[in-house]
Amino acid sequence: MKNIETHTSGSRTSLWERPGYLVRRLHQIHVGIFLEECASYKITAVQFAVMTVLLNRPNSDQVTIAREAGIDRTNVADVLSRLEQRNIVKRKTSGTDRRMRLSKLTENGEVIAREMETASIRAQTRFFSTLSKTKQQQLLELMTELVRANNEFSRAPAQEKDG
Amino acid sequence: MKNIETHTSGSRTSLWERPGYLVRRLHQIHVGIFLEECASYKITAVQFAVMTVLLNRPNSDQVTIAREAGIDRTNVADVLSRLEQRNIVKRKTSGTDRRMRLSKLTENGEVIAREMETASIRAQTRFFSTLSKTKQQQLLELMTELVRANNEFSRAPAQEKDG
DNA sequence: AAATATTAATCAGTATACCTCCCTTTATTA
DNA sequence: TAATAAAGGGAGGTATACTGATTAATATTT
Repeated sequence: MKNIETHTSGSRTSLWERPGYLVRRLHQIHVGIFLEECASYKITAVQFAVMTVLLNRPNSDQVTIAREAGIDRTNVADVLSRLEQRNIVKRKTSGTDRRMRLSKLTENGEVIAREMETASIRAQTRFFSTLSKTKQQQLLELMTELVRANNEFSRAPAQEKDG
Repeated sequence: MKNIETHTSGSRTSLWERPGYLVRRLHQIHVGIFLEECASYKITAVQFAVMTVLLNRPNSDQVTIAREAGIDRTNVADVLSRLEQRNIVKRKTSGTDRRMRLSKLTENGEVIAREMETASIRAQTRFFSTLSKTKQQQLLELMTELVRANNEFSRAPAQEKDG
């Protein structure tokens, strides 16, 4: 590995030393790999996150889905409506609270979600594969700690409790 | 802290065990903190990344900016045109290669960029502050290693060479 | 019960972030 | 020189992610 510090003329403002920049790049990279592995399904990482939530908790309302998947509540509505158009998700108004719209996977959606698990694991593996097993575990733990500690700083903080 | 594994009924598909999910959440969280710290400037993290590149390398073409900042080249054009509208960036056609549009900060933009460094450092510090110094360093190193190793997998890989 | 507050969802608007297709300009090559 | 390839840029489209406001339904308080 070449020494990375030289890459922007040694400026003290080098982007490479900034956690925020690194996090943004890692996110871009993971999305890219995920889309490659899941190209045949035409499902994005965020859509798959929503589908996974619905696999675990059918008939969730949109606020719950947002919390579980770590997605903004207004975005969840967009994602669900696109998934609904493609016959992957069904939505209905709750009988007990008519404000809520409960979502669940269609049979088609459930098949896709389960099939995609393999592709998803392949993406995660590729993403992490250049690190040693030890470092992979370290990084996973550090990221988890940081996400949990900072959970309140985004609009749709993920749920931590059991359901 | 409660045990995190239980949060989606112990499903093996828990999002919390996926690097991709954690990276997406970290990205959201950092953007949120950055926007809070830099609220008075109305500049986003990506815009600031572009401004930092232009601070280090005035009169860059858009492809170079994209590589340096780790942003897609079509996105760079959008970001620059918004910054241009706000008198933060000037663009001109290159004299030697009329395909290129060279960008540089205006005087106004340069002032803002330098002032924002403090706010930016505050954001990075807050983002990382819940981890011990040792863990901060570990995480930074692991993320750097992972970004460098995966650099080729995204459309706008950041430059590693010196300029 | 009526007024108030809260909650779920939606809508409009802005900004990233990426794609594909197409044009112009430059560089290369037959 | 003419044809071709390569590079920078722009237009148009999709999807994520957020702010702020609004609407409808439920909860709470007076």
